[in-house]
Amino acid sequence: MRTTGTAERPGRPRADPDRDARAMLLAAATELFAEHGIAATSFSTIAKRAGMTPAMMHYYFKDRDQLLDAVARERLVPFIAYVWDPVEPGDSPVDSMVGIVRRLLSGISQSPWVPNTWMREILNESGLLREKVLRHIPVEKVRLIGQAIRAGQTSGKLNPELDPLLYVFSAVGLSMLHMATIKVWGEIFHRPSPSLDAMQRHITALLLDGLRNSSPTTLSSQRSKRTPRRQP
Amino acid sequence: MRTTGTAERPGRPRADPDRDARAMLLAAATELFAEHGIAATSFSTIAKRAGMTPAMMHYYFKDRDQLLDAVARERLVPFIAYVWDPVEPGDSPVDSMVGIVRRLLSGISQSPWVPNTWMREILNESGLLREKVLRHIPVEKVRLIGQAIRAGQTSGKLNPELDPLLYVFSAVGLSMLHMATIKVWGEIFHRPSPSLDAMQRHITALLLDGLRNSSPTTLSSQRSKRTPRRQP
Amino acid sequence: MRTTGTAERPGRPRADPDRDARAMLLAAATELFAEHGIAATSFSTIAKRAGMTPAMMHYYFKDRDQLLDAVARERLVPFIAYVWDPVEPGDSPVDSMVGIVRRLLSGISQSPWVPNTWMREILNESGLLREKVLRHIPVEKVRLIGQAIRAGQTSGKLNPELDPLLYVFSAVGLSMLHMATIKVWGEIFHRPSPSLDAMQRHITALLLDGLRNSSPTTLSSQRSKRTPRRQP
Amino acid sequence: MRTTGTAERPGRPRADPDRDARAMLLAAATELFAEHGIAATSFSTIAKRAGMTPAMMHYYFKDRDQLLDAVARERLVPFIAYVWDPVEPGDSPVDSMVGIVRRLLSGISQSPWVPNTWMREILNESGLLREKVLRHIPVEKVRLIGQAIRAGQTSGKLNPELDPLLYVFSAVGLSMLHMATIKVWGEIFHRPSPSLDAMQRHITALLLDGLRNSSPTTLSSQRSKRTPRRQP
DNA sequence: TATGAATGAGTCTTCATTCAT
DNA sequence: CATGAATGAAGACTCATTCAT
Repeated sequence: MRTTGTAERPGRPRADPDRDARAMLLAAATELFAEHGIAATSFSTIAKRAGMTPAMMHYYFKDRDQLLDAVARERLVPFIAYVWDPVEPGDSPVDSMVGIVRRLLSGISQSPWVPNTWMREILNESGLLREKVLRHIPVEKVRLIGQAIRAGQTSGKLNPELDPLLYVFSAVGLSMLHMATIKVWGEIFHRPSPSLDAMQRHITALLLDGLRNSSPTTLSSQRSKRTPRRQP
Repeated sequence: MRTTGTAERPGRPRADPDRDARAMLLAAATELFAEHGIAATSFSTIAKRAGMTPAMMHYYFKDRDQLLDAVARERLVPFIAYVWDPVEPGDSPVDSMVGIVRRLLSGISQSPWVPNTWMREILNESGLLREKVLRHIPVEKVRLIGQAIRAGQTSGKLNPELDPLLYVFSAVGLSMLHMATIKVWGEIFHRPSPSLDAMQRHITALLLDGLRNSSPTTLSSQRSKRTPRRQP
Repeated sequence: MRTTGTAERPGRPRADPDRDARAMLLAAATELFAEHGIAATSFSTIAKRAGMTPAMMHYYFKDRDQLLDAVARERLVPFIAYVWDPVEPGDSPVDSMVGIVRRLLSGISQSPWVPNTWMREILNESGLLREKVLRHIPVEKVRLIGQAIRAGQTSGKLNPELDPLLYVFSAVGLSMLHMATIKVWGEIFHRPSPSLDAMQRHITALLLDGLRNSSPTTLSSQRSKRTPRRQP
Repeated sequence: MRTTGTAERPGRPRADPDRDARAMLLAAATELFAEHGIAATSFSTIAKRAGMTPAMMHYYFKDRDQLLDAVARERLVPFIAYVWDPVEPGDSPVDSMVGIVRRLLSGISQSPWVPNTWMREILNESGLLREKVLRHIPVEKVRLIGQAIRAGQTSGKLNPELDPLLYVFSAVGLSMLHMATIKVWGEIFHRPSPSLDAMQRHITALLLDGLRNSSPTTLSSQRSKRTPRRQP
């Protein structure tokens, strides 16, 4: 089933001496993958958006599979590293989560195509990037956070009703989800979409204190504790 | 880019006297749309999974757009109604949210294709079902819940850091997200995926009390308050 | 190459107790054949215009070839007879031609689909009705008129530059042509299309006297000499 | 209704180094359009006749509509120009008509597909080239000839029974018609089809002097007065 | 007499890919 | 480096036709 909606914006990048052809094609690819999904994005569509010919796609990426490799290796793996590398075993789960969410949001605001692609092509059972990306998820770190949460639950400091592993999932997912739907926001409620800051405040509040907790400790102390390294 | 991965499971339904041809095609369509996305699912793939010929798709649905109409009108709109119809203006926001999440999970467990399609084709900016479905979201009810939350925040009973409108979004999204990734679960952590009950407990705990609350009120009182009508 | 232009006028005949289903289908067929050509007219298009289902076409005409047989036998052969039957060997060529033209125009004004179909499907080398209709042309009568013209040329009464056989062709063709293009007329010159009478006067004047003859004998004496039998 | 009759002559041009692929496809298209009509001619039929694949049609012409554009712009508009460009306002109507007919016949003898396509796809109300070609007809020149004829009628030199505008139509139409039916000729009367010269003599004689005028002035003086420019 | 279901073949079109230049 | 030409395969969709009812 071929999509007809949302035609390509023609004549956009065309020529940017600072970014070479390959990088521009990769950028066009990630954008289009996020917009329409990988399976629905053709080589010629990507080339057109980058102002080049479909043959150039084959020149730089050989074929579909190697293009996906490039997207995974050169774009998604660094994204994961940016988010997870600063997480350290000794950190409190609350600090870890706050940091992860913060870096997720800032990373996504620089690479807005990530959430859609993440949900569609990685989380999804038939996602076309699953195999290539899933193995780069720092499972061990997730597990450690889970253990820390479990310890907190046992000692009565953290909500015992939560599933520790699911919780990390929830945190990452909630961040992706809200960033993915930021554009939709206005269309549904005819209200300007929330700022990045408002989003971060909302997500962290929800993750840490939920709806019913009326006296949450302020987070200001945790903010910007560690300067994230420059995102690639 | 044409996907060749994840081939069709051949020889499945073939003939089921209880469900007519059209219903079987629609079922095959919703499943495949969830697996590969609408744009990547061809008429012949759908027909093949239902054990019929591609021409039958055109016979029953005329063309792509009318197939999407059918999916929206006959499957998604009823789903939305099932989740939202029982919500009543007077309910407390906590009760409303608990009910919504409960019906979401039970609805999805009957129609497992919903979350993927929801996130890909409705929330997504270029989703192919956006226009057809978005207008059936009960915006007014969402707004009322938002107002009730705001009132609770003002009176000091609810977490003032939350964005009331975003909160409803978060709740629905979190439910969809977790149900969508249930299958992925095992593959990442080599742990059986959580049961529906565990999922519901986790999500409700997160939404209501967050991570830090160590003594959440038990939810047992709210459970099964209202019997949801039979889902279509 | 499937035509998309000039959609069907929907909901036209629907039900006319005076004309049975078969006649209505035949009428729809002749109209559509004239508009789009036989090869470009599908069974279902014909059925739709007549307010029936494509299956009825098969019921009444079995298949494409037998539909064409019906059009030829029941519509075109009678048309030819109407035009040519009154022609009698003894008539002067001028009288014959005037009569033929008169009957052609009146016949066409009752069956406006004839000229297009005639030129497209009969005169045309690949016309789909050629074989079925061509053999019903009264070649002998044409030849006799040719001989009469030749005699007139020899005796110095008729224009010797004309090819007698071609002349009959020219006369019939000119009539068909002008009637076929009557609808186009206004679109090109932004002038109302000529009346049937004006058309007949022009064509007869051209055929008999050409452009340069400044003092043509009036035709009033020849008009309506023989009452044409009722056209089927 | 899909035509199966008159199959393609296989293995014809195949490779002609002098004409490039695009020109050969265009030639095949114009031929087939004349034979079967545009709506009944498929891309693959055209490609097959030119010894190429249907995909090449899309490579060179993108889609059906742009193929028609090419036929109109690159073939029919030049044809019209060839016929009408030499017509000059000051010329006598007789000279103009004689010249137009001469160029029509010579043009058609080089592009034998023109008459059929002209009558089917341009004059016809539902013709697929109407819009694209009609606006290139030199209406003003036609109007001027009409006025010159009207003047001749008033001054008693030209046949007053003729409709001046219709007359130009008749002349062009008669030429097209006879050239279109040249191939049919033999099949009906079992006589060799007339030569181009005989045709021109007949048509001019008919247009200028009609049937009854027995002493037409000879045309020899007007012949080849102006050398027509090379037809594209 | 009439119709809904069903299908194989064919049409237009797009695509990934190859290759010569 | 870069591109134009070329093609086989596949996708959406239409159609003539058959058949059971």
